[in-house]
Amino acid sequence: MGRSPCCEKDGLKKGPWTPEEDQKLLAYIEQHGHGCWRSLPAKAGLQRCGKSCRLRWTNYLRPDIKRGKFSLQEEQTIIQLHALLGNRWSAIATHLPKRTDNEIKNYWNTHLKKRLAKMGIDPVTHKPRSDALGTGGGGGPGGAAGAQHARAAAHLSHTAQWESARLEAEARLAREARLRALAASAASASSSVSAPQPQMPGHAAAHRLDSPTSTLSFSESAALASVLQEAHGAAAAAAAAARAAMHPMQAYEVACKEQQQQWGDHVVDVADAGFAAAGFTGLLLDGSLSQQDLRPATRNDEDAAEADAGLQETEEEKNYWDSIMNLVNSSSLPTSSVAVPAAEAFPSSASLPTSMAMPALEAYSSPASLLTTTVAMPALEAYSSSSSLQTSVAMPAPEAYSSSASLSTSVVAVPAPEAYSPALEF
DNA sequence: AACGAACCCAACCGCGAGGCC
DNA sequence: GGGCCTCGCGGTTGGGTTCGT
Repeated sequence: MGRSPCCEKDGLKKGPWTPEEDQKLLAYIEQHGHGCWRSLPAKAGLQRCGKSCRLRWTNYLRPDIKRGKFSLQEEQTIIQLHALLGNRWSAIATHLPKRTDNEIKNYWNTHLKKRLAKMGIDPVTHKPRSDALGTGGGGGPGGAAGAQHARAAAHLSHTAQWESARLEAEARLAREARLRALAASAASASSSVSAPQPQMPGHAAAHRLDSPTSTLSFSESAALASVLQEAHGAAAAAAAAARAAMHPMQAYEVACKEQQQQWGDHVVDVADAGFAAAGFTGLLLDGSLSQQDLRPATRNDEDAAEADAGLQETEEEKNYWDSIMNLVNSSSLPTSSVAVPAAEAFPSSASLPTSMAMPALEAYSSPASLLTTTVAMPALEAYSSSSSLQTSVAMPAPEAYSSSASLSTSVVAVPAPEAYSPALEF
């Protein structure tokens, strides 16, 4: 029996990489790009398999990798994303700039998981261990509390699915938008480098659509910067490169401010919509989301303590989670997390199966359609007033989608480039 | 100072998805 | 349509380092 080797050829080196090997790999990729990994080792003069080269590059040699200790904010982001996405390290890494999935995975396994376990929180479910659903079935808190926990679990499951799908769609949209922007830029740069059009709809749209939680890869940001430099001059390229290198939270804040300037009053106040983040975080943290959490205001410490009262958590735990709460509520999470229709946006509150003000997953015809609905930005014209914005931003009501066919067309329902202010510069 | 235990993390492995022929 | 190939992902390993006794 035994495992078949990942590389059929004998004599290939395994184990730790030497500085000489690193240098060879770096030099080759800098000069030629990695191309086909399988053929790379021979071309680069390495006695390694392509897989090993790829791993070494992606996890260690890539120039856009940040090494060293994880910040508190990074830790909290990992915890939150893990609660949503589970062990999907690559997806989590998408939201942590300059960190590799392997690094995050290692950090989770060696630090965070243990810390959570030590605090009595199940690292898998992200819930207090003593808070197991239906504990004992008969004894204990009784039916009411059990039912409440069951509802909370349903909330969590539903919310996690919803948010997971949203994150995926957001990342996908951002990638596609960037690709479109690159393609459009390359085309316009090659055709009329000397006389770029004053308005660059492709750029503008792609830029505005860029996910607050997405990150440009090293090659993407470099390519984007170089293309922009050709098309729009060094200043614009520098600004774009700076934004590309920016932390997604910061980039999103900047994007929000820019959009606010362009759209004036027609901009949703993300702070007002903070209930979703607060409520969801609360849900993650104590699993006891109530109607109270739906109010627009951010949960304060007293409310948090009140909500957590039944959990018999230690002071240490509470402080830890409170710190997470504070960071989340003060914008550590991408504020796009609040891109959820308010309850009023739906025809009736009865259509909302849970107290969470978001459409039930079942409202969508399929998970795939959910992905596309998240992408479907309402046309700019739909924003007739700030109030309508507050209720419809980023996500039309599920009823708006009558079939998967209409969903597929709604994918292109991003604001038309012309809708952007003529004064818009990029 | 010496030794074993615990920890850390780079690297490996198998598997599945997607593209190509 | 099916086989092959490449790539990326998540789980796991094992060697080096740090910590505790």
